[in-house]
Amino acid sequence: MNHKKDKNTADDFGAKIQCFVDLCRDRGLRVTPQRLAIYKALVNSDEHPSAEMVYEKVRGSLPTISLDTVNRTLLTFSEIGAAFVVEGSGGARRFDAGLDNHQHFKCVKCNRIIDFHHEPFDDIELPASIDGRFTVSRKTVYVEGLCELCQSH
Amino acid sequence: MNHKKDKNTADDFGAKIQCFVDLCRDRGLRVTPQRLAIYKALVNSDEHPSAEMVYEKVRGSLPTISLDTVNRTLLTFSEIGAAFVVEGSGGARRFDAGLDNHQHFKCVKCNRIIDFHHEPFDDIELPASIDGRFTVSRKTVYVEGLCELCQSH
DNA sequence: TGATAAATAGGAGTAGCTACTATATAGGTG
DNA sequence: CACCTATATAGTAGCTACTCCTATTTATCA
Ligand SMILES: [Mn+2]
Ligand SMILES: [Mn+2]
Ligand SMILES: [Zn+2]
Ligand SMILES: [Zn+2]
Repeated sequence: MNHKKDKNTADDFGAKIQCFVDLCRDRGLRVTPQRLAIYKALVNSDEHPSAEMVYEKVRGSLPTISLDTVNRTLLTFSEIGAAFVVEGSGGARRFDAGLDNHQHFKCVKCNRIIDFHHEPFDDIELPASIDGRFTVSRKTVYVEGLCELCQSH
Repeated sequence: MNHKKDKNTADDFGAKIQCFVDLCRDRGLRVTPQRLAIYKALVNSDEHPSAEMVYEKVRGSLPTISLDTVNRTLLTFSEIGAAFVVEGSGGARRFDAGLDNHQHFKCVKCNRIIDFHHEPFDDIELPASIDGRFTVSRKTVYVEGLCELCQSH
């Protein structure tokens, strides 16, 4: 085991939580046990979970939490910039607390969402016909297909 | 009125219908009045309609058609390549029979989907980590924000 | 240590599909 | 051209993923 890496990972986690708490305070949002638990569950997941998936995790520590609270809270996180809704159509909304520049590949069969990073996609230049006319809040490259597991029938 | 343009438009429409009929025959799909009416409604629309929107249009000529048939049929069109589902999350699936290279801007407030075309986006080169590992069936630039009507509060 | 505005739990309501089954029909066959 | 049959459709029931409502609880502040 690499103790250094473990420690850094733990530190990163602590830093993210602190950052999240500060962000809530800045925006005048109360730091509730529900919000903390939901944020921790989201940060600890790399599968871009749906509200339902987060709900199942969080019920471990907060057995009486409601699915509505999880849904509402995840949307609040997107509004304050602590997370975002992953692009892509069909099925349940999927969330991501990974704010580093990256892109997604979505498998249309198993619905897995896989992170990748290709620098040329980090800052896409839009034509003036769009940039000048509309207020663009998000732009990314959208990629879907079959993952390596689903290709083999 | 420009008669030449009208005539060309009419010809284009006829050609598209013929093309669609041929495509159905190639794939061994029956050319039913429902399929024709749904395809015509989709081709005549530039608003990237949902199944519900197509349903309302088609009921004019086929009053007993069911919403399920419209839904199923639009998905069939995507499978045979006569149309596709527009990328983007939230709300109802939106369909497009415009097969020319183009991209979309989606307004997150009024849900309008606006076509644009920027040649550099037509053939996005994916990194080998994606192209080599997965079977990519679709890739495009995803752009969302507020349209000019929704910006002004 | 209250007061209070914000947040949550629980449940009902809704949109958008999706599955099921009896009926109808497109398109090939004789 | 009438018949046959696999395919497609209509009508309906069921389901998933939210979204709204209201009474109750609680984080924060004075
Ligand atoms: Mn991600
Ligand atoms: Mn389009
Ligand atoms: Zn897969
Ligand atoms: Zn708009």
